[in-house]
Amino acid sequence: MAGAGASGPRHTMADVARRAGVSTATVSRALTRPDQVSPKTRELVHEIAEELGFRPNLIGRQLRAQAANSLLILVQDLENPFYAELIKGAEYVARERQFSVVVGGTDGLEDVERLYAEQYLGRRVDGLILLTGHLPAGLSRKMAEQGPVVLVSEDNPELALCAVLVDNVGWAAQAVAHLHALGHRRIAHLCGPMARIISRERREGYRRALSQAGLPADPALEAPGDFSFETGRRATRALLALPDPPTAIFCANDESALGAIRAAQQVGLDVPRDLSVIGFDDTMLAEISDPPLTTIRQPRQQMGAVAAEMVIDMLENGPGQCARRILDCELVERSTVAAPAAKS
Amino acid sequence: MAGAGASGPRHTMADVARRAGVSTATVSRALTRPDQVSPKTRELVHEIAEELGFRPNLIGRQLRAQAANSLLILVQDLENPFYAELIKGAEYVARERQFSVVVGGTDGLEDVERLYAEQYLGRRVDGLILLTGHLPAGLSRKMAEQGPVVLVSEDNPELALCAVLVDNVGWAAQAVAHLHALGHRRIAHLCGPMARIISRERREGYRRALSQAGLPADPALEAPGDFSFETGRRATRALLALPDPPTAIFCANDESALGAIRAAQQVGLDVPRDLSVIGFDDTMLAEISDPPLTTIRQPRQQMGAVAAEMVIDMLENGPGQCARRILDCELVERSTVAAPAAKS
DNA sequence: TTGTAAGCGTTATCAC
DNA sequence: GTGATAACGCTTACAA
Repeated sequence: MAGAGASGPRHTMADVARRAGVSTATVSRALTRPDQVSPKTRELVHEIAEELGFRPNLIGRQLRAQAANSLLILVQDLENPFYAELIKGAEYVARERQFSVVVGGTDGLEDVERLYAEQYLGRRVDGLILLTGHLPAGLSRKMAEQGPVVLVSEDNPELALCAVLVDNVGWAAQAVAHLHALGHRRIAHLCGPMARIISRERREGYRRALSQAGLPADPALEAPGDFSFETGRRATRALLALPDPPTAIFCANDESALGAIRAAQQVGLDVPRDLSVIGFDDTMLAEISDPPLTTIRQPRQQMGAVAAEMVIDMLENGPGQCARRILDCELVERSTVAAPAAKS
Repeated sequence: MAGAGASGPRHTMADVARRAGVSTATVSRALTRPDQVSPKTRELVHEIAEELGFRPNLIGRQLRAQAANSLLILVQDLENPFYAELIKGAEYVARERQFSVVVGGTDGLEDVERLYAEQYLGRRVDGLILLTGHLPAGLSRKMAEQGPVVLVSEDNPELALCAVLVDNVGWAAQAVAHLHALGHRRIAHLCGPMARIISRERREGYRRALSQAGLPADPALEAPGDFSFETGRRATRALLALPDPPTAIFCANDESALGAIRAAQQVGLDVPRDLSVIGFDDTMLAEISDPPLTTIRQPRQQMGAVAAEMVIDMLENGPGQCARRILDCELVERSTVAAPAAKS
């Protein structure tokens, strides 16, 4: 009967070996290389292991194997729904390849980063997937660059690391070009926090699209932001109070885009009739939005999957040279974008 | 200079010992019990360790110590923002007490649960914090009940485990009583998925409040749901199409409450004038909601913190008997609840 | 097919 | 104050 005896003190291989009257080596083989053991012994060992509720001690195994078969994913903010799906993608691939995944949220705190770096340096995890855009404090650049470490979503040009990215500049430009194609001429950008490279990249895309469209760059239309709803709302309110307000806003992420929509509605404007809004990420918020948000979808699951694949490949085949994979995004048209109202 | 030599092959204590001309025991002591070593030796060892970029191998340490100093938090769905803050609370306490925290999302998949159970049984983590409401497949009840395992948020009366909970029945009843006090008489309940005990508890609270208020129990007012926005929207649309529609809805969580609000707005009803809505959880969605959602706030961070404390206490002082901590919620009044409109 | 023994990296114990 | 040694639990040459 399954589960019998699966309580009480935990047993080691030595216990099983003793009870079965064989050596620990045989127990180990019976459990992990069944074919190398006579059917009779194999059965016996399995039976006793079951009876005792024996589970191999993974620490012992890891020490011996010099590998934890485990990946660490480092995230700034666990609360950000953007990461969850990405983590899922990584976990799925990892599982397929017999790896486990550990998730750590740093909240940008150096001490916490240091703790996680220690896990890596202390070999409790074999590889590192960084969604933070930078190395954790405590991990030297050299150390990272020769090891199984990949950057995801957030690039860092100063680091010679493998990376899984999207073309933020290009897709931001696409978003803006989409607005322009519909006839918008006053297009604002609600920026992300400038400390993050993705924010700078998306702004860069905005500027590039403007210039390609032959539109003037008006600094007043670049509103500072921090990815949050509330800041998005406030910044948009200011934008709409401008003497010559924008007819469309490209927001650096979905959450702040919802803030922009709210600001418009609060001053009696209709989205998309009076103001078009486009976001970035396509998180669950985009569907909850009213009206549903037009946005740029990042292939989050795939990003996680590819990252995990990269790290595990490096682990299995040696570091090799670093690769940079750029994945495709997609413009998801929902209901917050329309042609601008005719001039009144 | 810090970080020097922190690349290249990784070193062990034996390397450091050799270079310093001391034994590994001394290296170990110099690094972890500095006072047991002469200042001179201590300095020397530190210097060489630094120079070599030596980091102690945690696996070796763990094997020796027979402890991983690590907790596993199991979650159904990493995407649910409810968990993030709770995890943060647990991480914070764990860190204070020199523990690390590992987060695992099971998606309700048995195979995945089994993998995580293996991590626990294989002693890669010392304790378990379950936000799933049930034991992971592969972990026997007996095994769990004698070990450092706690249930959080989601109770399971069949298990004699430590638990950190809120009074779902009581606070659901409070929510409904709040509506009743304002004059509502037709109060509906948008249920959560019935497979989850918190859903059943919240429904129970709804029913209890109704009966305490002397209101009839109308099965038509209990709409089935699954915590999602879309289902909440659809169910509410049906509710509003009833011959005698409700004037208020108590929703089993925030996300479905947003769905309810949307449904009302889509048929031209004003929230809260024509329909009052109250949620449960107080996630970030409650603030993003338009109008901002009145809801029951769970002390998520504290729940995580207390859970971590419990597990670590059990680890340090032996299992002891299991405790059940019930934490307080709070009714957060925002803008989706008002007195019902006068009868027309 | 099975057993013996070494070794993974660390730390605690016991001498010195 | 320091060193030798054993031990944590497992796997794998190598030998039988």
